[in-house]
Amino acid sequence: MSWLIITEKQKAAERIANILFNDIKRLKKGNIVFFYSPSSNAYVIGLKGHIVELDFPKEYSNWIKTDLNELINAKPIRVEKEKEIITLLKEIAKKVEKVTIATDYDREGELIGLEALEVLRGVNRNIKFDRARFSAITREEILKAFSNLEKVDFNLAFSALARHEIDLVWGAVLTRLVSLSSGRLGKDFLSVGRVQTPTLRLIVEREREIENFKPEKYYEIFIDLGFLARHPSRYKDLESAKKVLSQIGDFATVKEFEVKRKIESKPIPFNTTEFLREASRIMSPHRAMEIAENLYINGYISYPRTDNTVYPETLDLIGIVRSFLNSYFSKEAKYVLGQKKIEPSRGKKKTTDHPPIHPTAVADKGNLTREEWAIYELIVRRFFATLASDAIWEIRVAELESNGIKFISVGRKLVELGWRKVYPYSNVEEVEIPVLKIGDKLRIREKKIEEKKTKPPPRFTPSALIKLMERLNLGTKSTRHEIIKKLISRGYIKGNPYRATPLAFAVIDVLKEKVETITLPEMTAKLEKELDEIAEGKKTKSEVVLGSRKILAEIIGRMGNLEKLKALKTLKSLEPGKNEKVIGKCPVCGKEIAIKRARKRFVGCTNYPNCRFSVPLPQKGTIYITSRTCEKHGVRILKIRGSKWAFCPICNYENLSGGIQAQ
DNA sequence: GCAAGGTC
Repeated sequence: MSWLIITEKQKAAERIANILFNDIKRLKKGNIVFFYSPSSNAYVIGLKGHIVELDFPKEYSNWIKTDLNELINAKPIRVEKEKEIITLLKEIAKKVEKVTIATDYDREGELIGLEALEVLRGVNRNIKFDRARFSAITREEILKAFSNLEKVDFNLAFSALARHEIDLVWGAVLTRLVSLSSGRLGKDFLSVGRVQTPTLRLIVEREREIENFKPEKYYEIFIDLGFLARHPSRYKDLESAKKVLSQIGDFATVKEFEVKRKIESKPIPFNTTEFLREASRIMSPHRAMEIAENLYINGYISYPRTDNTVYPETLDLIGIVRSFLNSYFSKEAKYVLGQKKIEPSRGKKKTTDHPPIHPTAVADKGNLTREEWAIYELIVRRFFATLASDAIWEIRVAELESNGIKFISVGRKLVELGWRKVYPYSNVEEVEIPVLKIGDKLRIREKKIEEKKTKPPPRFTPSALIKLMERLNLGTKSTRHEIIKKLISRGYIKGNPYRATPLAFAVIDVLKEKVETITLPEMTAKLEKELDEIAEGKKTKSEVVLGSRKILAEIIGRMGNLEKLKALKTLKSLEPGKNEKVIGKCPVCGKEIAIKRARKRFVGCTNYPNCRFSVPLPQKGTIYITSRTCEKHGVRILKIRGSKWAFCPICNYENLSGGIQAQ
């Protein structure tokens, strides 16, 4: 019997073809590579995820002319997205009697399969179809799935379709409403969505907390004994601190002294979230994901979209380490292999879709771009780190007293580097204090009061935001970084850590007042519940979608106009331009400064022309921004590709104008 | 030009 197998992605098609058949031929049509077994007369075709896309019909495409109430009830159509694949499917459909859907075993996977099936059935009404369900592409799992073929789960696919429709209708209607109200059309439009808007609200509310934060002064008392010791209380007024200070004598006596060992566990294997968190030390999550994709396609790393933080037993961890023995990482590989015992770390999440992200081939530094190498190196080093031993710190805790006033001092020293030997991405901050004996009397060299301030909560770093989105179930591992990028390109957030702009404040405030539901993660939670009901057959897709449309129609009906957004039309944006990269704060006005280009390349203030701060940059060579910051100016250190020279552009300018040649 | 979700 002639047979077709459909998978969700190219890589899966290749692997499944090779597991099921032993006479696989690669065929090519246009840019599409697919597989054929002559002996079994079977084709295996990999899709590229969804091959069709939901959209509104053309008659609704004019934002100004379309009545939003009509748009709410408009029926979305499916638009062909992957035309080459669709053409190929139509051609093969005529040749085969049966198709097996072997897409990923999840909600979207079921719909992706159904999309392909509908294309096939459009050409060949009589085609038979079934479904292979597996949760890992291993020989065992695949053979098991193909000997127990099941039915396509239409309800599950419909639940995914409901999600698509609801997201489109709510997103499009509210996006247009907000954009029309503010008069921001064309490339300046403002967007709203089930995932992006709650995410933005989090950033806006954090920004507001920071704005409203009133720092409070407090005072702490320290004594210098050759090392520092701190009095455990904080004082709100200087007078009481001074009073305590005056009671301190000339000596302090050791009352307690303890030496402890503290284990700092090796890191867990990389899933997408963990990977993006760590990579965001080096570059934006979106860029990191793009590069990981690329490394994956070129065979250097495993599939970068995974939730799994536990290596499967079938993965030859030691073999992979060995492959690095004669590489750039030979020292690290030798270290890992030289340990008495090698035991991989494991995270909490164990899934079987894909293994944690790990290297799959040894790369040559010369074959990769600088950014690709940085990501590859991170993944290789992380992989080694998960197989290394724990790091061990020695902690010394001293409790002291002088005239009845208590002091405490804590020292920490890294005694065993362990995984830190191969994974040097975080700083080691050691504090040295001597070994003491109870009863020791130490001379107090200095006593002092330090004025401190309470700090506002921090802005979200890329890593913190991704982590929070994950916790709130906003977006998926594959989309979170794209959602953040969207918020940046809409002008809603900027900088690193992320800061909400006035645009974001205005939009979130209006939405909170008029359609609070779209600003809350609960909308996703509620939707998920309804989707489950569709999948279980308790509700129909049209019932759920209709209900959702009704709610939206009610909201739109009582929303009135969004007058407040009118002011946004002329809101001058202080956002850096598309190709400008922010590197820190302006020493003159406090706004952001960025690498800019006019006739020449330079660093200038994003508040130009209100602020005219600028310093020159070298004109030759690719400049890149390191993760380090200049201590004096708080500006990121820059480097020129191919040169070891690292510099703060402001320091460099000061040196140049002071007559000192940099280089 | 709209959303979010797959994948390249």
